[in-house]
Amino acid sequence: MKISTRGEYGVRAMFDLALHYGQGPIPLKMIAERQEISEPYLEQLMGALRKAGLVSSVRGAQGGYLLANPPHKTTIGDIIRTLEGPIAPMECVEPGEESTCNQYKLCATRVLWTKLRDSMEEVLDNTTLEMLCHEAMRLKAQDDSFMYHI
Amino acid sequence: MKISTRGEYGVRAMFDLALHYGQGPIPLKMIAERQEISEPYLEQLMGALRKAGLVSSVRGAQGGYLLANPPHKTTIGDIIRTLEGPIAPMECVEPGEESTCNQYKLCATRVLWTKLRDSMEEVLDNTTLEMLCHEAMRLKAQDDSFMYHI
DNA sequence: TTTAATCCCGAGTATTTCCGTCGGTTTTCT
DNA sequence: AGAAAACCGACGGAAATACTCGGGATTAAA
Repeated sequence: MKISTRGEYGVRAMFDLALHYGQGPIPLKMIAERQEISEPYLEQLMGALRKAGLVSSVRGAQGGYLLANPPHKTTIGDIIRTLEGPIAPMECVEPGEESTCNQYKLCATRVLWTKLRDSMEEVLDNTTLEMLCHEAMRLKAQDDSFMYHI
Repeated sequence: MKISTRGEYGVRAMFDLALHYGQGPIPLKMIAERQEISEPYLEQLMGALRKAGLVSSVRGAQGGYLLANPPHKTTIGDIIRTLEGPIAPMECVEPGEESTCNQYKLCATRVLWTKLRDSMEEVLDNTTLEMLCHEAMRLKAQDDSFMYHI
């Protein structure tokens, strides 16, 4: 019931790009260093995110990656689905999987998994990168004020 | 982001026991057959559920397993935690894991994972075996009435 | 009292998924 | 030209998953 490193790193990388939105292309190396992610591994993930249209890239020297859309347009759900596949606690509640289970009409547990899936999607689809940025600023301010009082 | 077969089979087995609650011990073989689960594998899972106090067992001929508590007392969360460990999309939001991440106070994504965890727990801890039984009856009735109209 | 049903337990194995590495190619700025 | 970067596909090791297996202990029933 865990999100894999693909999802985790993907979110962190996208969050990093969001924090630097509007500053031109950010080289992979920078993201990897700041987020402490293996560079060649992150490269794979960025490739997937680019193919999904979530980031765009600039090749050659001084190139790098940037968000394809402003931070409030990309949700965590977009990122997770791209890197981990459908958000679903069980195969039988993935989109377009209605008929695989032979007795899906009578399956009581399926109702449960559907509820669980919906509650997960509710959170992930309603959290944008912009919201994470705001949250980060809030935490930073809190921390600064704490330091001040010492 | 999937529940493993341990959790899935565990829920199905417990649901099976709930449907037969009050009918004395149910042999593993019955549960395995009805739920189409490998018998020796399910045995492992039942052992864990017994140690966790969710089922009790009767040894010897005519023995079997039964719910340790009435169906409305056992939640899906209880079962999943027993068989899969803490309900958490990331290690850093497992109970008692506050200090492992060196900069947890400043982590914006951690707030997100916490929200996700809470929404998952909300569903799983508020669904009981009894509710699944009622759901099953509802689906059955619906199906019967559909048959009747043909 | 024997037999058969059933739970109990721990070790072993096969498969898959995950996580990451590596080498080379192409593009573009300076 | 040279260096900085993105792009690409294949490969490999480690860990988790999903079982299997063999034997032992307990108890009801014949």
